[in-house]
Amino acid sequence: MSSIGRVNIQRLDVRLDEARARTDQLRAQLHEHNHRYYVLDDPTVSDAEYDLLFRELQALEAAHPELLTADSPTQRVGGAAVKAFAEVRHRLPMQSLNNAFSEQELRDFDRRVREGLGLPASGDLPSAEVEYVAEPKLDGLAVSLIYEQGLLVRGATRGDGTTGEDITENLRTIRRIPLRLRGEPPPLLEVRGEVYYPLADFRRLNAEMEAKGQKTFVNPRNAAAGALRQLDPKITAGRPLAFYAYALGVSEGLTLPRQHWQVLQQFQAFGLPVSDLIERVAGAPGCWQYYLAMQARRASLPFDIDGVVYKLNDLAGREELGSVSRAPRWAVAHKFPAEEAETVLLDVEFQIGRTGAVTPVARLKPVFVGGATVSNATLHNLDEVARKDVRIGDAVIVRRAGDVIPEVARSLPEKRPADARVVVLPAQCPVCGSPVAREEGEAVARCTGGLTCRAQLHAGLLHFVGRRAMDMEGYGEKLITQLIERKLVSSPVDLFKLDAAALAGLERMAEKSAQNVVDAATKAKATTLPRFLFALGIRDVGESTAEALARHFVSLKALIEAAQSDAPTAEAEKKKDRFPLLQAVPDVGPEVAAQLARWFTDPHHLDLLAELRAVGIEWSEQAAVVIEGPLSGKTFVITGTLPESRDAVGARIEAAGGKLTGSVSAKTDFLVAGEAAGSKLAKAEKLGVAVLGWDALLQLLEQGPQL
DNA sequence: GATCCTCGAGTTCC
DNA sequence: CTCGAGGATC
Repeated sequence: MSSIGRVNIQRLDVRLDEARARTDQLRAQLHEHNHRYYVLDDPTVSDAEYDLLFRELQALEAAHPELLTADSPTQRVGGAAVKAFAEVRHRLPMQSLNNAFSEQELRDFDRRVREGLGLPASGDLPSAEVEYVAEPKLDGLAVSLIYEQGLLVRGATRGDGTTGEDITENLRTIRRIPLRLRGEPPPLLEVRGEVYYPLADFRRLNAEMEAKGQKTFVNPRNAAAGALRQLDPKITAGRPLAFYAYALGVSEGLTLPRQHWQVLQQFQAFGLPVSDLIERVAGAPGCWQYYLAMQARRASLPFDIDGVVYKLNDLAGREELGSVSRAPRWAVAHKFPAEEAETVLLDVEFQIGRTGAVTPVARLKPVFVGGATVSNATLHNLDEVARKDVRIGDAVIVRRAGDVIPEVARSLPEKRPADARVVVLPAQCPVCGSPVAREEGEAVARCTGGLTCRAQLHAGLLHFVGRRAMDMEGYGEKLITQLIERKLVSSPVDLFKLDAAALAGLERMAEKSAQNVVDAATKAKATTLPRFLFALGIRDVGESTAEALARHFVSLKALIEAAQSDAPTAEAEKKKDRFPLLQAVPDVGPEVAAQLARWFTDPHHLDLLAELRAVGIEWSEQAAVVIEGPLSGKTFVITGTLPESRDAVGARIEAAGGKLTGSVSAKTDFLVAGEAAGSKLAKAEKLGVAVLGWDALLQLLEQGPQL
């Protein structure tokens, strides 16, 4: 060993091209050994032999820095630390999966797939089952790897599915992720997969941290997340993270196989690790068998899994099925039952939300379940409490729904102590003392105090300053509590009247932060109509309804006029015929219209609007003014199932200047009809309204109507 | 009237 | 993430 070491040192002064030849050779060898070791799990050299080759390459690269390449096996030790991760926009969104929790839900999934593909119902012939690829669902972090000309150029977290963080340097330290693909990779290949922390390594890590007196990680997933989020890749390099590839993202120049299974085989040919637990199965019965088998093997696997995933194998079929609201219709995650734990319900308290909703919250004896210690859990509403027959003092079973939000699953009445108390809805609001009312047929009870109730004001203000509403940075829960307590704020308007002097003196509020908060309020005055409408917190008006209202009415004035002139006239009129102006807005029905009419006829609210405008809140009503485009002046109605969501199609039409309405009339210019169009299509045909299919619409969007 | 889908509102822990 | 409820469709 030492003799070889000496030889290497002496070689440092050889001619450059000789060094180049040797580094190339070493890299090829090391890549091959890495692949055998980390991906195939079948090494042909000892660790010591590997080490020698590795150090020789390091020495050569140190002597000839010009020979250093980004894909060199020595470049996994971690590059320079960064201050923050850059944002990365995924070219193809990283969708989430719908969940199934039972055999029935699994069969429902299979049935929907069959319907979507136009296949007869399952059960007639065993050979007619749909083929799925079943794989274990690793409990790690989804990442996207971009390979250009076979070189790893970028790696990113999933983030919210649209935008993730650039963690290339950290991912480069993971041995199982090839820096260079083998074989003949295409010019562009995006590989998606899961980064996870192997269980044995995780236990070792926690033992070490405990020995050092440091805080341990609650579960491998958190450990993996912690390692990936290190700003200094050298720390990540010290953690033995692993990786499995499971899906193809964008690609260019790749001959697309017909089946997902073939994609996985191709991955392996490229040197990417693919789990050998992945199987092809037939129909719902095959999926179920796989689920049971994985459940049985779960405890002996070297990594954590929280369920299995089934994906339609046929890629053309996937195209046909498409996606519904961020999740593909051709795949489903079949989760293992959530971990449960027993504890004691110590008390039930009632929280007041921004609409006055009185929500019972369970105070629990802290218990460790699903990777976290739970001491609070929502009980949703009193119906729920009654249904589960939960009483204060009861032994209860707690679980983390979807492994996040804790919930009380059920009580254990057989262990009920004699002094257990039934949960009673308070007659008065625990915060302001106003009467609590529960409307006929409604599940929620509400505090009637309105904005005089501190709790409602607090929640309402938090909503108002929220990121999706007025987006006022620095206004957190603590600050708002103080502002209310000191009577500095009793309405959203007051937020814009605060000055630094008034704020100074609050807890954790020195000159600098006081000024920041005031600046944030000033900055927030320039907003948009949809944000403003959403911020007002009108019942049943969320982000999307606010958007629709702004689109339809363009100006606040027009909305107010519609809401006021729409006030109900004849009591006897059927509810659904009221508010015609408001109901002309898509997604606004009788209920939402009634809420709007009520809100905009209340003099207090009109005063509030005037004050907010007086204080300088403004938005451009121009952007929403009729867009001149190929479809200007044309009215559209959308019906049936289209390749894109209704909203997305509507947005396209409006972007081209078209107008959307909810129902077909003689004034409608075009009906866009997708699959399974119903009454609207019939009416359009009767009235002689032009009907567009998807392709015809796309053509129209491009060229405008031919006159 | 039943059913699917989407939206709104409330919530936990780190 | 969950539930409840509103809206659209069959």
